[in-house]
Parts: sequence; C-alpha cells; structure tokens
Amino acid sequence: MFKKFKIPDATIGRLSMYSRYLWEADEKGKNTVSSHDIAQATGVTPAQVRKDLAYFGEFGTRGVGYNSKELYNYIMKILGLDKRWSIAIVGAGNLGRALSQYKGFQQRGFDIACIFDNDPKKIGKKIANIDIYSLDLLEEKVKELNIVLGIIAVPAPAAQDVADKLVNAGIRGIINFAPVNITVKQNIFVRRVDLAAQLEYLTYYLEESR
Amino acid sequence: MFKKFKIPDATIGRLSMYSRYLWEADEKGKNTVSSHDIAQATGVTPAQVRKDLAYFGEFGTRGVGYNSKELYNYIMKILGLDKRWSIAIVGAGNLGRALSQYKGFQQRGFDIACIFDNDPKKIGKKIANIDIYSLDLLEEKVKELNIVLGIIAVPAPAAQDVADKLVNAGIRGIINFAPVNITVKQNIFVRRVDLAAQLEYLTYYLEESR
DNA sequence: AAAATATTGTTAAAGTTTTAACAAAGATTT
DNA sequence: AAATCTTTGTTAAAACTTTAACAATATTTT
Repeated sequence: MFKKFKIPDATIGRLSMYSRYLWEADEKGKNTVSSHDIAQATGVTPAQVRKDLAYFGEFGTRGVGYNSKELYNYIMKILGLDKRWSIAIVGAGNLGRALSQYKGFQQRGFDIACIFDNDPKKIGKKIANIDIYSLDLLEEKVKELNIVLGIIAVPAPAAQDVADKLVNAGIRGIINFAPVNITVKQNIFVRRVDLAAQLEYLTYYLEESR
Repeated sequence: MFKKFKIPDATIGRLSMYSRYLWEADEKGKNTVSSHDIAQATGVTPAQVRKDLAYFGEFGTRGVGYNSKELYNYIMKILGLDKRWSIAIVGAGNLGRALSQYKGFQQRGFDIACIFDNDPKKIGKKIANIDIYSLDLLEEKVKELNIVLGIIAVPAPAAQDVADKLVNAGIRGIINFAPVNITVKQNIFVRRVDLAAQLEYLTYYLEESR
C-alpha cells in the first residue's frame, strides 16, 4: 500500500501532529489548509510538511492547498487509525492507573481492553470500569479480547519478564515505560518511553546553555 | 565545559540509558565495563557508545574499558544530574497525579516541589504529601521554591496558557504532555511527550509490515 | 486574456548521524 | 620479552534527514 522507500521515524511522529491539527481545522470550518498553515500549527517548516506527505502520495492541489478533512482521513489511514485497536496495560500502579484513565487514547482509537497485575489485592477490582486480571490470564485474555498492543507500566526489574509474557501471548507491539532496555524477537515493535529521561534532556540543555 | 561541536539530540537520550546501566553494573560489583557491555545492555552498537562518549572527552582506557562508577559520575555531570532540580507539575488530573507520585523522578534527582491546578476542590489538598496550589500562586512559588522545570499535564486547550504562565514565572524548561504544540520564547526548552502518538508509531509499523 | 499571486510536488544540495575500520595503547599469554 | 589479544578513540565513509529552490499548476487580479 505505502512505503515506496524507507520513511524517517520522525515523519511518523509528525504525521500524528498534522492529523490533530487537521481535525481541529476541519472542526473550525477551515476546509482548506496549506503546508504553511500545518507547519505553523505544529512547529515545523512548510518544506518538511510537504516532504513528509510526499512519501505517501499526492494529497494536495497546487495553488490551493490540502482539503482538511480529506488529508486527515488519508493520514489516519496511513497511521493505521482508520480502525480501533485493543490494548492491555500491565501494572496497576500509579502510572498504570493514570494511563488506564487517560482520555487521549480513546480519542485516537485505542481501547483499553483490560489491565494486568499480580497483586492479589488489585486482581478482581476495576479501574475506570476496566477489569484487572492476574498475569496468569494474559494469554487467554489477549486471544479472547483480540489485544494487539501492550503497555508495560511495571518497575524496571519486572519489565523483561512482562515483555516475554506479552510476546508469548501474541502481542505485536509494546510501549515500555520502565527505564530499562527490553529485548524481544523480530517483528515485535517496541517503543521505550522514559519519563525521567525527558527531564534530563532539559537539564542537559540548561547546563550546556550557560 | 562541554560542547565542542553540535551534539546529536539522540546522544543525550542514550547517555541517560548508559548511566542507568553503569549504576547497575557498579552496584553488582562490576567495576569495569566495555563499550560492548554498555551497548549490549542498552540495545545500541559499541561504536555508537564510543562515539557518544567521545563528544565529551576520553573516559576509558584502551585495552581495558571504562571504570563503571567513574563513567557514571561523568555522565551524570554531563546531564546536569550532579545536583537536584525542583520541578512543578501543572494539572492535578489523572496524569498529573501519577507523575506526582512517580518514584523515577526522585531517583534521578528531581524533586516535585508543588502541584498547580485551578479546580477549587483540589487546591489546598495534597498528593503524596505535595501541596496543590492555585495557578495564581505560580510566580510566587516558583521563586520561593526555586523551581526551574515545569510539567504540563492539563488538557490541550489550556496548554498554551499554562506554558505562558510558566515562562512568565521564570521557568527554564517544560515537558508538555498535552497533545498540542506550544510556542515559547527563545532559551526556554520544551519537550513534547505525546502518549497517544507513541501508540501510533506501533500501529503505523504494524500496518506497514503486513 | 494576460499578468500576478499562491501553493504543491520534486529534485538537488546541505547538513546530520551512524557505521565501519583501524591505529594506538594496555593486558595477557607463551 | 615477544607475540597475541583486548579495547579505546578517531577518522573516513556511508546512510539518512532536512532544507532550499523551482517548475508545474491553480486562482485571482488587472
């Protein structure tokens, strides 16, 4: 379908930003947007916007711009967001709880199917009406609820073990919030989100700029 | 001190990973590590490790490797983590609450000085023993508590306004969890962390790989 | 209807980052 | 103590990403 050549990773992240702006523009009745409009709203250059889109096809009209709604739909399809995805969260600690209740996932097409934890005090309870199950039920529930993505929100020492279990259960992609590298077999996609490291970029640049 | 040339942004993120591994290695009594050890543990190549470190100096001994503790200390200094930093969290919703209680910040030298929200029901209360104040007190508290970094954990429509207030109060760096671009004046460092976008990388690659 | 203006898609150039290769230097073995 | 092995720091090449320029095409103005 797509992928004529290798697409920069950063392009994918920008497409996500563009789509949010396009939705907003369309909501406000702005039917047509230019690469300049998109660039302005998302903090990149117009050339970058056009280049990013050009990887996937020709979506605009020269002299005119892009149809907001139409380009939104194209990008959502590129990102695989023309359908909904079921995800599981492993770890019902503070972070896991917050992620379970985070509205931003729903809005973008992600349904949290269930939560896993191995604390007997938590198993059987619910967070925001989502069931918490024992990790022993992982494989069963992944199949039953057609879960494709997993979020690891457990302490670092447990992360690799949880990752192995997710992969064994048949999950295809993982977001890892534990500040540790996890290794998985080929064809499983992993993204590490290290919250403290985000602050460390700031402190590095603050130190450097003085 | 550092910065002979432009340092890749990704290098900073990797230094953060390296430092976590070095701490662990030292704890386990592994006094010396090679670039290969670090690479293995963090999922990069040995050449990458050596290149990253070379931007900042010569820390190893040929034929031997690096002293774990010593390299850890160097990297922590590079990242500005040889001292502690005070941060404020704006937004006491689910995400703000979770971040307020996240142990990973403390461990890396970040102290959450206070939380801001404009919901009268929340103001005056505490989360994990941290005070919640009205946004009106932002400027005062930033000065009083020597707060340098801010975390935006409010809904997207409020993010730009909060960013402006943080900057006016004298904050130097911002992590923005709202899925929207914020603009700030020069010399203020911003990092956007878009949680849903992380999932969208996965769905993009899953679609692409079939 | 011609000229001016707007804006895309594409190509080439510039810039950045990663990878690979290897000389230099220390440790270990024979 | 010579030879071999290990591992860094550095240099050069390769790969990748962004920026800039501009022809192509549509719209608006004169």
